[in-house]
Amino acid sequence: MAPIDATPSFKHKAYTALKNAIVAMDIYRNREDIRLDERKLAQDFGISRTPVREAMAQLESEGFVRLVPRRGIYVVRKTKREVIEMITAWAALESMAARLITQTATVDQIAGLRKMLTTFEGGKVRAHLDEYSEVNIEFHQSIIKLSGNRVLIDLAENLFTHMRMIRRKTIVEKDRADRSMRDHMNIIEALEARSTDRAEELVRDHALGLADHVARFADYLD
Amino acid sequence: MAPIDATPSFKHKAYTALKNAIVAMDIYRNREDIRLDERKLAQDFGISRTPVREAMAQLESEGFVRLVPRRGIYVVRKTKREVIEMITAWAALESMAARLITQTATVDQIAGLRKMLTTFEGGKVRAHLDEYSEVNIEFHQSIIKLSGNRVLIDLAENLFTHMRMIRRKTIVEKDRADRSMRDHMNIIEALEARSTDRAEELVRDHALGLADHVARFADYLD
DNA sequence: CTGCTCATGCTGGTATACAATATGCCAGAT
DNA sequence: ATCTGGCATATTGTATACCAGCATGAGCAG
Repeated sequence: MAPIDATPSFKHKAYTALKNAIVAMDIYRNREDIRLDERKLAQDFGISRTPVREAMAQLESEGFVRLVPRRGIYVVRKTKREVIEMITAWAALESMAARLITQTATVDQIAGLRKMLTTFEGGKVRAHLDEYSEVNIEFHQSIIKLSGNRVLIDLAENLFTHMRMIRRKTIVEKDRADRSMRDHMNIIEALEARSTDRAEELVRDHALGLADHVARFADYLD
Repeated sequence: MAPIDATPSFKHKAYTALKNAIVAMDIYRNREDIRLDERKLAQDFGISRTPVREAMAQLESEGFVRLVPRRGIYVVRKTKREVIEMITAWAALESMAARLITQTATVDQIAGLRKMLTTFEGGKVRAHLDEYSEVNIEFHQSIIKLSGNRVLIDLAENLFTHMRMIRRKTIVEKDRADRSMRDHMNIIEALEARSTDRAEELVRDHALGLADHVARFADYLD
């Protein structure tokens, strides 16, 4: 872990501020392109254009904005195909994480996952239960983190952030939510049983199932 | 009409130039930290510091350099643990790619893989055959590309670039090279047979085998 | 000879000025 | 009325000037 930098550079502060702003934008609600103004943002943040530009460059390489020369900076709206590709990549990363967990995680760590899940299940959060809900994403993110593999964690982080951006538009019927819940429980049990191959398979199929669902029903994308 | 952008920005040109320079540096040969001087590089390229800095920022987010405030810019040398983590992540991505290939690739595409492999096998390149050789990396990169999944391709690209940086230090005994060759052939056959699970397993175990090999014998890292 | 202090210089971080280019408006010709 | 050409403007790309902090080492005190 990075030792806390007591003096976050303006660039880094601009980066997090912009990322939060973009994620909170609910970009998939309306279809008009959203353009960001370097100079206005710099003024709002009370800094110069330079750190804003450097933050933008990073956000571009992470797929959040697109810098069009002499035209402007536009927030990226992922196509349906791209969303499916991201979920597929996520399936690859998380299923590998599941393998690693069966081999290296402590019982307490896996118990933490179960606790998170039961708390979720019992709660009234069932109301706005959708597949991209914050709790749901946190559960999957926890699996990745338990792998202890920094590369997996970092790669998945960006994918999850993109997921957060489209979760609002994804309302899932109750049948699918219940199945998702059962999948999660099965995953936990496979992890507890240290069944490497089975855990991998369950995690992978769970994610790929979502990809397939998006492919069939997420016509609001594009 | 070709909408070709004939004017790559200085920033982009500096980025590729720097990346090539860093990859060609053979950073793992000696143990001294290698520092890069913004101002000198800008002069060498005949441009100002700004595009160099923006390129550096991107290279930092990709894990190639580390920007230390008021100290300098240092080329990153991956630790043994980090290399293993990268190979593990690569295993996750490529095994998923193998799954996708069995489902969507054309016979011609898979035939291309086999051709690449036999050409390699028959050639005299066997001399300096090592697990990180350019041809070897290209083979695995081709598998990822055949998946047709842009996200997988992009994520793996960075990992492969890092692999290229350490390939020179990795001399592998002949036994392992032969086994690697057999693995490759088995992978091709599984892909041709459209055996989804088997192809995934073979690709994954091949990569994880390399990770294990590095864990046991790559003491020159660290 | 040894240890400490402080001035100086080098470094990346930031701000700002300048250059290049895409776009839209408007005048004038057809 | 419509089209065309150019100019004004807006916006990013690039260069440069300035700032702040740390490392270094010279020089002095002991």
